[in-house]
Amino acid sequence: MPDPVFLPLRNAISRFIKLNDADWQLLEPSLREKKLPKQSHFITEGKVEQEVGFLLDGNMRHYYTRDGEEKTTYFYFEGHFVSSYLSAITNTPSELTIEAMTDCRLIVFHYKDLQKLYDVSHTWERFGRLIAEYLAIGLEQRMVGLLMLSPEERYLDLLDGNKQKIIERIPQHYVSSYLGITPVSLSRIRARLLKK
Amino acid sequence: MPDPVFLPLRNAISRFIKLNDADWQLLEPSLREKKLPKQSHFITEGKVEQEVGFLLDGNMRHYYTRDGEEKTTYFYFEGHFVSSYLSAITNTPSELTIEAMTDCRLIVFHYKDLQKLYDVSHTWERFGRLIAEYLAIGLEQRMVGLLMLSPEERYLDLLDGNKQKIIERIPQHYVSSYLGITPVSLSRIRARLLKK
DNA sequence: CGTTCAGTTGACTAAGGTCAATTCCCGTGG
DNA sequence: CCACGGGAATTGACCTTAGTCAACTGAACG
Repeated sequence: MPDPVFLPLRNAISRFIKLNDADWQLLEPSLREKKLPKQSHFITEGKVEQEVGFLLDGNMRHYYTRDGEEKTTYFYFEGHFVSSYLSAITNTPSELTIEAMTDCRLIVFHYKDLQKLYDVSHTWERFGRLIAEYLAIGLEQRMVGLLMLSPEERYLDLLDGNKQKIIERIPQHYVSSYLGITPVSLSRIRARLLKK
Repeated sequence: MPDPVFLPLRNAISRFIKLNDADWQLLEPSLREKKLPKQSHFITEGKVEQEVGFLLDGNMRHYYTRDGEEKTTYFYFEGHFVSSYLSAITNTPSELTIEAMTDCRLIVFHYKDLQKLYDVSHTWERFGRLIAEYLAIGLEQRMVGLLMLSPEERYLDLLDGNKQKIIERIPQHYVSSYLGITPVSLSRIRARLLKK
């Protein structure tokens, strides 16, 4: 008997591949629901054992630590996957920490369980490919933005399109980190733009 | 009868997946050898029909054009794959141009031919996944460098490890573009470092 | 030899980083 | 209801570094 709690995940996966019941039943036994209170860590730096999450509710950020300073480089919103992907696929300790910015509700499974499906199911292998491609597209676009646009232009980029959520729901000092600048600079950029 | 010209490609693919003769024979009919003279384009901005290349000899760069200026963001060396990957997987016109920096010799095939193999072969689908993951890893590391390091630190990063080839073989004004700065700034950074 | 183009250097400008003070916002407790 | 505390955001002063424009040097090539 399928658990309706997991349906949002099934729908999200179905945006990538056609999923029949047999395919789904390969994954479903590995799923669990998980609640994370605000400020707790989903992934902690140094951890090897990797979980993948699907965010039902709330939002999270991930950050790298350097000289004791946290550099937030990504945000997660409901309806999206959350993981220290790089650490999972390379099976090395995570260099980043993923923190719940609000109380969060997720569906989680171990990345190893998905990897096992890669071996036995072409369909799931395809899912793995498409997820990796999707990720690569996002990273490439982000990188091009960092190389070709000024901080001001990058900020303007957040204002429209599908990235508005970041402006609307993320505290400014995290946004500045995402843009690769300090909170002070972002404040000045905003002031500069207002004068026009 | 297998063509020994294609062996280096087979070996390169074998670093990602175990490849038996049957698997290989699925791809081999799609392969061609191609020579590109210095300065010619392997991929041109706007082109949709996508080829993938495997560099046997020579090196290439890819660049985006913005305000009539070329921004070089990646270099390719022998033994590696060359493609406008993003354009190929999204099947949209390439936003970047790939140019031969020296006379080049490649093995090429149409990305569509590989995509067809994804459908019929789990092994090739896995190859597709691993390539995408490999690419994502590289992009993530590059992005983190851009967000967390200064231009000077990024330059120092090129000096050691597996990226030395870039310093040794790429003209400086392309390297500066790769680092996200102007040629003038890179020259100053180098001067600054020499004084220590 | 002269032409060309990459790389360096100088003078100046613009923009982000740093440190510190101040203001604003919000939640909590008196 | 108001006063207070704390963190976020803004603002100011100052410093550092990258961008820009232009002049110069040097090496490669015809």
